[in-house]
Amino acid sequence: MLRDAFVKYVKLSDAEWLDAQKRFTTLHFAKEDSITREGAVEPYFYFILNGIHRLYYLTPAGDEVTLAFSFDDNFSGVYDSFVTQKPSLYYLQSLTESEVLAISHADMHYLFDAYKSFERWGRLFIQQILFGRGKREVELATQSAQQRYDTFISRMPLVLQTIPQKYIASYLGMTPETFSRMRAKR
Amino acid sequence: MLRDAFVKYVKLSDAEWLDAQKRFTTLHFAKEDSITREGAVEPYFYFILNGIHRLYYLTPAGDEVTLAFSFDDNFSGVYDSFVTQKPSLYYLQSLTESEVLAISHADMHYLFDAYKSFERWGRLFIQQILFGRGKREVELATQSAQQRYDTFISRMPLVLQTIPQKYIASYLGMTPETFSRMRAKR
DNA sequence: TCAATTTCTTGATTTGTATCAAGGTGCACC
DNA sequence: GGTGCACCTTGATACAAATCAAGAAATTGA
Repeated sequence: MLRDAFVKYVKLSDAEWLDAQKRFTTLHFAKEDSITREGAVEPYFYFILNGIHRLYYLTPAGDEVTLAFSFDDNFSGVYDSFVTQKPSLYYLQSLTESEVLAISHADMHYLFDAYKSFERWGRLFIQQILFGRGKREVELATQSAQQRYDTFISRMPLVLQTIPQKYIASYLGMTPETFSRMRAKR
Repeated sequence: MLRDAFVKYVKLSDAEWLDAQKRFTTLHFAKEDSITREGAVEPYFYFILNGIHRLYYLTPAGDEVTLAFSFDDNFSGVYDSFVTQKPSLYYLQSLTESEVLAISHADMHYLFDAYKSFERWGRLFIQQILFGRGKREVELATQSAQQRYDTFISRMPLVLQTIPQKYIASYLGMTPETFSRMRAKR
């Protein structure tokens, strides 16, 4: 639930919550829909009601590299482009059908300007993203392909059924072939 | 200059600046000094007046992996541990002699609580860290050792004289031997 | 329901970088 | 002002994972 996602980091008065709530609109994406394309400016920040999103970029050679997946009850979006309002370096895609709550850049900034609690929420939210990325960076740098596979599977075993393996492979920094081999072992 | 580092992201009134300024104390570190050790709680956040800091962690195998260098007129510190006040997963070291301005966790939080501008500064500052880390992640994932070496050298050529190569090597995700070979080519 | 694509698997080969091993260089400290 | 130790270089070898190449399985869509 959206309110919980805010309250996780800050207290909100009912007035604050109401003012925020009314600025979100429900959007719907079909399976495989591209939400944000490279070069586009991200107009919204999203909260996923249900569905799975994938954030990725293209290498100069044209290969896709997956940076993150987002699931139900979490935020999603091309954060860089959303906050800077500059063309995105990344793609955002709805892997499954998904329903989201979307807030525009102007409205988000209104909340930041109007309420200290949202400004703080913004700081703590992005902090958490940074910590998560840091953890992933360490794992990519220090673990073997097999270890990365094992860690991922033990952490989110159910995901294997929902997300095509090639995407998970690129998220784990390996080719689909290697992923398949790690999978075969045990 | 410290004030500029804040003003880069937010406007500060003279009163705000004075209240902030008096909460920083000058500290001095010798060459090779360990500032924060793994397992310690980071008490301060630092602004480097002069000198170079290195942030790193140890792999299970005992190898050091450098995450970042910080230079004059930039902030430094084990951000994770500083904001969470939990034991650090990282080490912070003063590579050269260095002089810093340090602010305690309590004082930093006082500024966040007391002034909206500092709260916003915190959000924008950490945002910038995140963008930088993202860029590095992409480069580590998509470029060869030679490319990473070339990019680094073209970006900060003077650093080669100041920082031992083994640290740069680990920052670039390669062994000292590989670094030396990349260096030899051209 | 079947044909067409796409995804996944498995095998053979290549490749970039790590590892192991010595020797060279230079700086710090007695 | 040498000598010892850490750092850097260079070479030989090893290895993990990428690439190349088919075939099998699954998904899509007409």
